[in-house]
Amino acid sequence: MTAAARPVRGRRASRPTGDDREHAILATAERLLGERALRDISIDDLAKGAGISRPTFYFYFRSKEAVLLALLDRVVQEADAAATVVPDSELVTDPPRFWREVISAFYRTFRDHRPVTLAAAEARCTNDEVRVLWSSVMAAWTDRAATAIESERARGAAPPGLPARDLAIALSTMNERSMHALLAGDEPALAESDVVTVLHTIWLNAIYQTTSPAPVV
Amino acid sequence: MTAAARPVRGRRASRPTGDDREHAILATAERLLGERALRDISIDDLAKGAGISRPTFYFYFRSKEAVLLALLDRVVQEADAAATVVPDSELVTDPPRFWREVISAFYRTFRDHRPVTLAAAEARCTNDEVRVLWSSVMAAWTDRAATAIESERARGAAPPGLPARDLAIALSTMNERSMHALLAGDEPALAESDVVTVLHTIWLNAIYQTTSPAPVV
DNA sequence: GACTCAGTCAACACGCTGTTGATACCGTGG
DNA sequence: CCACGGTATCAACAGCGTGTTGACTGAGTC
Repeated sequence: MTAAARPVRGRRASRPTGDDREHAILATAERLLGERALRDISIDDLAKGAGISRPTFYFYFRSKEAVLLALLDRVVQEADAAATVVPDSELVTDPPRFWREVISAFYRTFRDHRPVTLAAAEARCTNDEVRVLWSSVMAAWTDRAATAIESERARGAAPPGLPARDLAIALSTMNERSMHALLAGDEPALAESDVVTVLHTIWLNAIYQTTSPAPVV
Repeated sequence: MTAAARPVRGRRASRPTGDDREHAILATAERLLGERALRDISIDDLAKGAGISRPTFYFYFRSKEAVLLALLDRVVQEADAAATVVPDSELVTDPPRFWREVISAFYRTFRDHRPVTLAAAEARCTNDEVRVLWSSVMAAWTDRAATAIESERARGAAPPGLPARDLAIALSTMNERSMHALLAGDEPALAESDVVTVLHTIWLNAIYQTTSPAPVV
């Protein structure tokens, strides 16, 4: 299908541009990840799917993990955005709601991008860049939680106890693994309908030693 | 479950017995896993290390993952044994101690076999048998915890709340991931010196809504 | 019209996996 | 003591996936 006559001075060439190709590779990767794991997708599969040859793939990406990294980056930004939508101010007006909404935001984002999330979790084992990116997500989330716990203690809503940071780390890793187990269909795992509630309740007990902490008075 | 009916060889066999070879392969695998990941160990490495050729390796194991499975099996049994040493009766005489000791037993076992543990965690992504074995460890641990929580509720030591099983699942996954993150050197992770204390405290708060539940009266 | 340069790919080199078929070893029963 | 059958062994082969090389194309530039 040769492209119809295009303005000679237009930026479109008779063959697809580099951007088109890059997008085609990303789209192919996302589609194939819905069917099978990254390790079962060859670079040739990605190249063929994007209508190019294998060597040409290397012109656009260093490896298939680099493709995943690009996909993951988008998801991570979405998760970040979703979590940031919940205002810190809600922590004082309705603490349980604050925690529930942040936990829920993360869960929804990763659930909505299940293939990429699962592929990333697996690639984290083998790829440094994926590990670092994931690490930064966890660090950001942990930092925010630690800060929030400290401010709750400062205003007297939460009792003193374990270092806030330790609490935040342990609870964050709980969320990470619980959500992953559910998405991956591991056994044993929480039910889709309960994850957020269960995790939320454990967070409240860990932070406040009660499931109904008081808002600011 | 291995070689039950292997003929007893004469003391002066001219070449090593099959058992010797099998052990040599396992020992080589354990040694190499201390240096690098399973994916960076070729079957030839294992064969060479055991003083045999690659095809001969296949006479003993179906794949390198099968070797890991054998190693993991030993660790899993050790963890099981370590956890079972803590008597259920301790749950009524000294609840915090019961939970701490069980959590600690798991941690110590897997820490003491770090290379195998980390390799198993990675292989779980790609290998069904490893996944199933690991799954069974988590299931056993979760079941025991769920039962214990229910009995604490029955005797009035723990308040009602989330389904005991959901609580057990979430807390177990927290332990799994927290311990793994520490062993793998992930960021962020708890410090070696604090893991058990932090996890223990969160368990107590989640189960009892206090860190000092009463023993039986 | 010569020159660039992004873009493209056939063909190669390499490393790892898993299999085949031939062979050596050794205990056992005739 | 010999030949038979299971155990054990490996050279050689077949196949797949990766990453690289070097040559080619065609659109824009001077």
